[in-house]
Amino acid sequence: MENRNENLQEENKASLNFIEQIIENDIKNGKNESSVHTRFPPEPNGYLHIGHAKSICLNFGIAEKYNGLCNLRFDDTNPTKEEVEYVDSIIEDLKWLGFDWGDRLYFASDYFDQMYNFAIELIKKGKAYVCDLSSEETSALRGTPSVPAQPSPFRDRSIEENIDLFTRMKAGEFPDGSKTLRAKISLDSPNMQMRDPAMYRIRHAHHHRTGNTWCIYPMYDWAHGLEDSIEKITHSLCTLEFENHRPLYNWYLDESEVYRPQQIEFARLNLSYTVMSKRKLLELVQEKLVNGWDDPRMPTISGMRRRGYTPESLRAFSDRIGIAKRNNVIDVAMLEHSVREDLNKRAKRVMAVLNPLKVTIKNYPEGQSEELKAVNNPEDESAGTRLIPFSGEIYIEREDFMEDAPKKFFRLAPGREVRLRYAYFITCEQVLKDESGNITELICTYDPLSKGGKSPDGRKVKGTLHWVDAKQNIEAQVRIYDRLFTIPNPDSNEEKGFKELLNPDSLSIIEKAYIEPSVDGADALSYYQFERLGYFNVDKDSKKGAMVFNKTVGLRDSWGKPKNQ
RNA sequence: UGACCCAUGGUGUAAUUGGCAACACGUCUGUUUUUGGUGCAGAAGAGUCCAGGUUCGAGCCCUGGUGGGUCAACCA
Repeated sequence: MENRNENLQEENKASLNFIEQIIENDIKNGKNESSVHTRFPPEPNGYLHIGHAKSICLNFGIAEKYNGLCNLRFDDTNPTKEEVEYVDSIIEDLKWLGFDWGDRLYFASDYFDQMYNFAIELIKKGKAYVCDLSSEETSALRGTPSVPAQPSPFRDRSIEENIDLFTRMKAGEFPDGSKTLRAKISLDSPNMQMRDPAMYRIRHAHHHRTGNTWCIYPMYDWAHGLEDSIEKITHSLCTLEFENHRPLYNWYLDESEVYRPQQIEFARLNLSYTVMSKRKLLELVQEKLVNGWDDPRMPTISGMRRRGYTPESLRAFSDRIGIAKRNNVIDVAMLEHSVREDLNKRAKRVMAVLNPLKVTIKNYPEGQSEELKAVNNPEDESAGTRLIPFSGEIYIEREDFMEDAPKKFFRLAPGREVRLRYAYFITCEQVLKDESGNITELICTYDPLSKGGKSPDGRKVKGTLHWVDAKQNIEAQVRIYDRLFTIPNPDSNEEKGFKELLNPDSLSIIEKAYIEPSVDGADALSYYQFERLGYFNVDKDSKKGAMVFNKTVGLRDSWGKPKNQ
């Protein structure tokens, strides 16, 4: 025990976020017998997104750091919005992220009986009543923060009548919306959450786990605290919008006379150039503004996975952004940095030409070809080498040639010499054009002595270009993604709704890119660096002979976009 | 309008019982380089929303403003 605490102090000397400070203090004071037990409680009504990843890393991370446990618990209290598809996707995403909840997979719906019994107890204490008001009527009587509520005409029903009515609600005697069970707390609390909130509503709906056994379903506030209590959660971490609910969370648990975990709120993640609410993401999916939940432009875990993000990079990102209570918008550049950092160490390098320009090397022996050795990953010697086919006809990137090139343009131009990576030095001798003046082909010469990219006489070239052999290559589809929205904060724009701010150029498809043959048949999700272009991964639509790649993120580029210079 | 919460370089997060603000991303420089990538070295950029107060000393404590967020679903 003492050892553990000392170790903690050692490794955390740097700094603790405010939640860790609270927890370390609790451990020191022996609260909950100095144990830590957290939970990640998603509602299965949509796919997980990068904001959830922050919460997941927090909850599982805290548990791991303090030698505790973290449960996975589905908060499935609303059958009209929840589906097994979402349960499955959430589990898949969590596993992919690399988290483990052992055998502690729970569902709020497993506690429905216990919740019901606690509700009966509350009624018996005179702390809850059945109300016949419609939601509109209830709302009309609720008042405002400065105006007290009008009491419901049913507020003072007898305990016997309440029990009878609630029992019959459960038995299915009443139609949807006709009655609720309400907590009897306050009519004039300045905290609106405390003005006799609903505990149960009637929904004759099929639940994905309990089927038709229930027709009354608990509200979040009533259910969530009990779930935490039943599971003996020590620290119940949630986002800021639940701050006003904490008194209610405490009230329910205290009135039920059960163990009360500590709710702590932190700020949710916002990312620039995207939206982070399940409702908005659902709209994008349903209105087919994107191609499903796992569209690589989506900030969903599944979208980012398909895009080529690694679990490690997402976890590193979560660590980097920190935990606090202040509203934030994280620069998407931070996320991009996290993937580049990870992929730089791991991605196999490969050459691909996305926007091809034919180059004919006129002094290369006609009809001949050869294989040249290339390094798979300069950051990782163990990745080895491979052979790439080369001949007198190749493609280079159109952007790598400029007819009237400025001095700082370190690439190919008439009369200039560059290196073809792992191949030879070539010099541009002639530019071929069609009738309308478009460049169609370059005629170059090569220096046979520069094989492998080294010049025997020690002469230097400024530029090194990637290339692909014109005959021995594969043709692949490459999908290029840009930010989904045109402004940094589409969530809170006053003039336009978020859907009006979608970037029309967020997806562009290159039908025929040329790539060196080694990538043919690679598994879905395999990640590569296309040299000098960026990181790309194999899409699930990919097949041997018909490969499809997604651009994860470009390389940092201090030259910028040459076409704009 | 009432309650609750928040306020530190462009962005995000630190500053351990109050001791002249640190780290990451971004930006810029130089250097290395067969990726205008990576690595390495370095720089600029805030005096901590404002006004008072306590103190030898305040980003940290107190008071009052200002600005922002959340809540007034039978959603979570």
